[in-house]
Amino acid sequence: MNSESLQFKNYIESKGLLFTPERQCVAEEVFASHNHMDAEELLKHLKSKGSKASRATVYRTLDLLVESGLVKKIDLGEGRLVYEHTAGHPHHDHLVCLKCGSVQEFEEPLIEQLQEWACEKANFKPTGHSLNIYGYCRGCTTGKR
Amino acid sequence: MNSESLQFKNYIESKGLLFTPERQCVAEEVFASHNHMDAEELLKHLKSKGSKASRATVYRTLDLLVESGLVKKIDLGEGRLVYEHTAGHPHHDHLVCLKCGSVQEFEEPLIEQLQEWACEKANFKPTGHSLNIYGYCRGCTTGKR
DNA sequence: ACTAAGATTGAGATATAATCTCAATGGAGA
DNA sequence: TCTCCATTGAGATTATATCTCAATCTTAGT
Repeated sequence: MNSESLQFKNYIESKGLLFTPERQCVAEEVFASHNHMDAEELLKHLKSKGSKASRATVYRTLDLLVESGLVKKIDLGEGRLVYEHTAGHPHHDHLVCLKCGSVQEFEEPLIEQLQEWACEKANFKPTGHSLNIYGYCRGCTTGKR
Repeated sequence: MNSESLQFKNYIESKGLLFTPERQCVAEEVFASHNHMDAEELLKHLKSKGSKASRATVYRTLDLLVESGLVKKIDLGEGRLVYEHTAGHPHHDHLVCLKCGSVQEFEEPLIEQLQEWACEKANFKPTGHSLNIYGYCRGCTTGKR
């Protein structure tokens, strides 16, 4: 079991819940993937690997993973909700290609700072944000893709 | 008929389409509202006012309004898709209250500039973006609401 | 005014994503 | 072992949005 799964196990057990095979299976699949993945895709992967985890369990486990802080739920807009693991990932936002659907990440600490200021000015207490830029990725503009 | 409806009429007719009573009705309802409104809410309003515009027509007309540039479709995340008219509205982003659901607008031109730079660095050709900050509005933090 | 071509409409079917229900299962502690 | 309660899967349900298609309008041409 990898380090992230172990952390998840600890989280689960610290809440007095059970680290079941189904939960482990879902968690490991999430941690193993290095792409943004949506819940239905994840379910399909698991099914094709012979796991019997049901849709309900997949969604429930994803909620637990998000709760634990090990996984982040990202709203890419256009109905795309994906998950990414947080380990070793500093905060970033997303560039979403409207042609090929690919998602790149980018960091811009100053944007975060400006957001803070905007919130102060508006007397708004921020807890999180979502910034997506839509357009065309390199491959889709150079015609090489 | 107000100026925005007139502009919409012009847009519709410039495309060789018909400015039907249904389309007028939907457009005027959108232009009359000063809040962000979602499609189902709009449909309900129209029904309660005796309009017979169907769901299909409401959605279709909203698409036309967005196409025309007079209305913008905003993805507030969490499955909330709302529409706002653009007339006299400079570009802005949104502060979404997680408690009362209210939506405030804010402007921060520098953020836009930084986004441009981030795109350049990534060889990404932006066409639009969506920035929502989630948290608690003034009323919901001071306990006055 | 008549007609043909094509735009528009509403009702309801369909699609999609996610959540909920509930009976059956199974682990943990007394 | 027994009891309690967490967990599960199958399928029902909800919510939102889009699609289908026959009926109805509009308009242009005659």
